Amino acid sequence: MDGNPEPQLGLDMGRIASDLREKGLRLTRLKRAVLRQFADGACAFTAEELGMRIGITGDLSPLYRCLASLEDAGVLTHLYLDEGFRRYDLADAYGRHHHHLLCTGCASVERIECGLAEHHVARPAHEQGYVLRDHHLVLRGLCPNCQKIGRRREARDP
Amino acid sequence: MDGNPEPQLGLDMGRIASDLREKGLRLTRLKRAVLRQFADGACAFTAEELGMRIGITGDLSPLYRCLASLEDAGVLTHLYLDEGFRRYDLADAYGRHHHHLLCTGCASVERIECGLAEHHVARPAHEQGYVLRDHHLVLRGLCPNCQKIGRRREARDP
DNA sequence: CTGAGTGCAAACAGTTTGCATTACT
DNA sequence: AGTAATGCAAACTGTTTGCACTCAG
Repeated sequence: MDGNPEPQLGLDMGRIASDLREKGLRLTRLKRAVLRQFADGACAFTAEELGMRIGITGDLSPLYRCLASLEDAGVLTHLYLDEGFRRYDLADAYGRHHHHLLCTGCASVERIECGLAEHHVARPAHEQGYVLRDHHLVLRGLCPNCQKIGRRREARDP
Repeated sequence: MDGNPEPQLGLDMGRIASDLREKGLRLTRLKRAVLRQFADGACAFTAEELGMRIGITGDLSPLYRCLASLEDAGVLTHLYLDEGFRRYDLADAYGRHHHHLLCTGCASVERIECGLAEHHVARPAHEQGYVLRDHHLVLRGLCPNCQKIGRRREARDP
C-alpha cells in the first residue's frame, strides 16, 4: 500500500525492496510483516514464532516460501541453536553481526554483540587450511527469570 | 563378547560402562560400536553417518534409541551445525571440549580446539544476567580440497 | 497480462514411539 | 527370570512441493 521507506524502523525497506527487485522478487505484505519483526533488534525467530506474531492462523507454507525468498535474496539467514528447528535472522549485511544466548529454561533467545577476536575464529580455520565464510557462537544458560523461578529443564528439543 | 576395557582406544569404556550401569543401562554391542567411532578424535557424526560406519543397513530406530540412552547417561550430546539434522558428539566430560569447523562445500566436519577467552563467553552472558551452561562455536568455510576443486555450494541443508 | 505470491493438500526427511521378540546379567 | 535392547511398522514434527487461483506491477 505504501512504497515509501518506513521511517521509524531500523531497516531500510527501500534498499531491501530494490535488492529484491533485482532478483525479480517483490516486497510483499508478508515479507514486509516478517521483516518488521526484526526492526527493533529482536532476532532468531522460529517460523512458528513469526507466524504467531504476524497473525497467521492456518498453513505456514506461504511463510516458509517467503522466508526462503528472503534467504535467497540474502536478507535473512537461518541457524539452529542446537534445537530441532530453524531460526531465522537478519543477514549481517542488513543487520549487525551478533551471536545468540539461548535460555535452556524458557527457550528465549537474546542477541549478544560480542566481537570474537580474529585469532579465535579465522586463525584456527586458516591453520587447518580452510577459507572461513562465517562463524556463529551459541551460548546456552539460564535467563534471570528462569533462575528466579528455579526452572532448569533442558530446552533442547522438548 | 568381551567385557574388558579396550586398551588402544582413547575412551575409557570401563568408566562408561559403570556410568551407564548406574543408570540401569547396559553397554551393548551397539553402544560400544557407536562409541568406538569417536575414539580417534572424530566428532560430530550424524545418525546416518554412524549407521553407515557401523554397518547398519535397515532401520535406524535402534541407533536413535542407543544415541538417546547415551545422551541420557551424559556420554554424548547433540548439536546442529546450522544444517537440518543432528550431529552427535562426545560430551566434554568424556572427550575434550572443542568446537566445529564445517566445510560448506562437502559438509565434512573437523574439530577445533581453540579455547575462547572467558570474556568472550561467560562475561557477556553474565552481563545480561544469565548463568552460562555451555557454549559452542561453529565455523563455516571451505576445506582445502573443496578450494582446490573449486566447489562453492552451500552445504546448508542441500 | 504475466509472473510472483497465495492457500490447500499431499509429500518429505529426520526422528520418535508402540509393541512383540530377543538377549544380556 | 527379569529388564534393556532390538526390529519392524506406524506416527509425528518441521519443512517442502504441486497445483490451481489471485493479485499486483
